[in-house]
Amino acid sequence: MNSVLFAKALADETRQQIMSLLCCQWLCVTDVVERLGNVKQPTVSHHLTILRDAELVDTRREGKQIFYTLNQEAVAICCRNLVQVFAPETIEVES
Amino acid sequence: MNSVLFAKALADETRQQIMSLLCCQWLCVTDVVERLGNVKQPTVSHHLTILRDAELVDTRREGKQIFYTLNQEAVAICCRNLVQVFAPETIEVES
DNA sequence: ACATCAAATCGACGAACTTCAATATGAATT
DNA sequence: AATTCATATTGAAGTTCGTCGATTTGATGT
Repeated sequence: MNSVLFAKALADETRQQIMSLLCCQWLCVTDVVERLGNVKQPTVSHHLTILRDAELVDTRREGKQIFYTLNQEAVAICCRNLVQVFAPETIEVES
Repeated sequence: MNSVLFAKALADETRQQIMSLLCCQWLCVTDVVERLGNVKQPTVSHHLTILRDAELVDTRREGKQIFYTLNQEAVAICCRNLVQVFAPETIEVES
């Protein structure tokens, strides 16, 4: 995945809070709105769209609700990529 | 380091190009301007300030010139932190 | 002191981003 | 089909960001 797109997705406090909430659990939009407390539904929806476009969240529909969860594997891959590009000398060789 | 600040520092194409240039070598501002080709000196200076505030570059003065290089260790630490926070389940345990 | 060169700062402009009220869409229930 | 509930979209306001011309700062050499 594009490193700039990944960084932009992470480049907002609220979005990182949402990512924390969605790490290791599925929540619907309303749940996220409730837990953040100070952010309105359209704003949360907007942030989720950005995370979705960056392919950092998985979604699942259940009735009227749509559940989101963080795609940890995608995050890990992007971070590994950043290290390879911007911190190659910190990688230790094996064998 | 603050994860949002780190992400913001990476959230720009030009800045990532500069980071690539400064990876594994020291360059002065003029060098960076020349190699980018399409970005003016004040802009490069501005980007370097942002990278410096995020503590992602080291600097060294030599006469009138100031040399910059990427702090790979800092990048690696930030990436490791991101994985711990947003991709904990991808970390394999080692007794 | 003065000239020169490298880098930083200032001020301005347009583009992109965050936020939200209002509204629309779409699924489930009656 | 009308209502209800969850989510998405729209449009607008305010803010931040990227860029650059002009200027300043600061170090070196004459």
